Amino acid sequence: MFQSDQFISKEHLQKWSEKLGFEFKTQSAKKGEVFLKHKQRCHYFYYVSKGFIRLYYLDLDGQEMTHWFSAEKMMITSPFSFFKEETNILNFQALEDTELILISKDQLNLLSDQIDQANKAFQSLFVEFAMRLSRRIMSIHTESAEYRYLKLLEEHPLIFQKAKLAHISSYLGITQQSLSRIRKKLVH
Amino acid sequence: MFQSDQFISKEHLQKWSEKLGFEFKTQSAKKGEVFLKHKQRCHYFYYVSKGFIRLYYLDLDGQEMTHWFSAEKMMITSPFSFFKEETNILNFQALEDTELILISKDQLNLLSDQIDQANKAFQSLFVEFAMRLSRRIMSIHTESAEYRYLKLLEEHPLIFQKAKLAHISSYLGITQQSLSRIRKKLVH
DNA sequence: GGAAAAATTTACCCTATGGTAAAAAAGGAT
DNA sequence: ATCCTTTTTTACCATAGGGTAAATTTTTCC
Repeated sequence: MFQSDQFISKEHLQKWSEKLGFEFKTQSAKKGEVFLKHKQRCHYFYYVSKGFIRLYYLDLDGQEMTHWFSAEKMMITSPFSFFKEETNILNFQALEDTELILISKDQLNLLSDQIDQANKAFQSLFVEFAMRLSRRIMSIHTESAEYRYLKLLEEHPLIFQKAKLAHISSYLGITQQSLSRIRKKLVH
Repeated sequence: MFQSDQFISKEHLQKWSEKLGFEFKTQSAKKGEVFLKHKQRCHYFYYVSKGFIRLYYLDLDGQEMTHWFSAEKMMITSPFSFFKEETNILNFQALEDTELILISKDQLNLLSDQIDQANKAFQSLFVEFAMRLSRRIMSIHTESAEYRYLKLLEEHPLIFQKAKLAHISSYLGITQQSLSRIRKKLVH
């Protein structure tokens, strides 16, 4: 679930793969498809070249909890499984027809060993990602659900075009009913 | 606020600094001292060689909200300010007499350019940190305050020796009164 | 364009946690 | 030891958001 809007483009990947003399695998997923399931090992860092992805996990009651959204040009993986030997708990679902570029662990290591620019780009990506998570915790701890909703709407309007309200409410950490109540209140 | 228990030791730092032919600056802080304040630029990645650190920010009402604790052998920084040009919002407070090793941005760049092991170590550190933050969000969204308290107590008992309850309650995202109620309930 | 399915809203009552304020306990300094 | 300060607990009432269930709206698809 790493992601970056600004550091790595499809062209970067293309150039790097040529430099190192290999091709990245690609994969496509239909709207609604869960193309990587929890308990399955996550072998790749995914670059979303087209489409929109939701990452979710199941809580103890079996409820789907959205953990992340990823739009085009962003990168995602399950760090628990890709970087560590832990069991993956994340499900990767395409919210619309999606095209992915797959970077394996070996390829990532080659990239960061051999291409200084790639190394720096991935480092930036990690830092960016950690900053977003930090901010999200701060937001949960100090801002109301209503305010968090408004902020998400303003900062990531795309999510509201692609995702169901149930996806968004679990991302915000509230029930769908609460989100509905908040929306109603704000209209009037 | 990056931290790692397992990847970077004082000996690593020592060895690396010799290899590159420079010395890291050091700094000490007395118990209670806030040695880096919000709005001040954070110029260093700090290695805690001795002591215990709390990172906190002020919410809109001016309440101190604990964002992170850092024990000996861990590393911390304000990514907002160290990696980006954003205003630092974090305060670094020593909860006991503390010794720090300071790594500047230039030094960090040299380390990751010149020493493969250091590059990999820092990358691991970023990944570890992001995983912790992710887990913390999942925990907030699916577990009760009581359960989160018990988990913190079990996984990081040291925090309960070093920090005030007000520090811990704001880290958990609840009021001190609620934490007190939870503790009372659990004793009986 | 109508039936079936899915998504969203509404209603009702409930509970965990918040806010204010005060009391009690613990810790430090002389 | 005692006074003063800080920390922690307790009490009281208020409220945001949860849980269950049903009604309504929107989407899908034949």
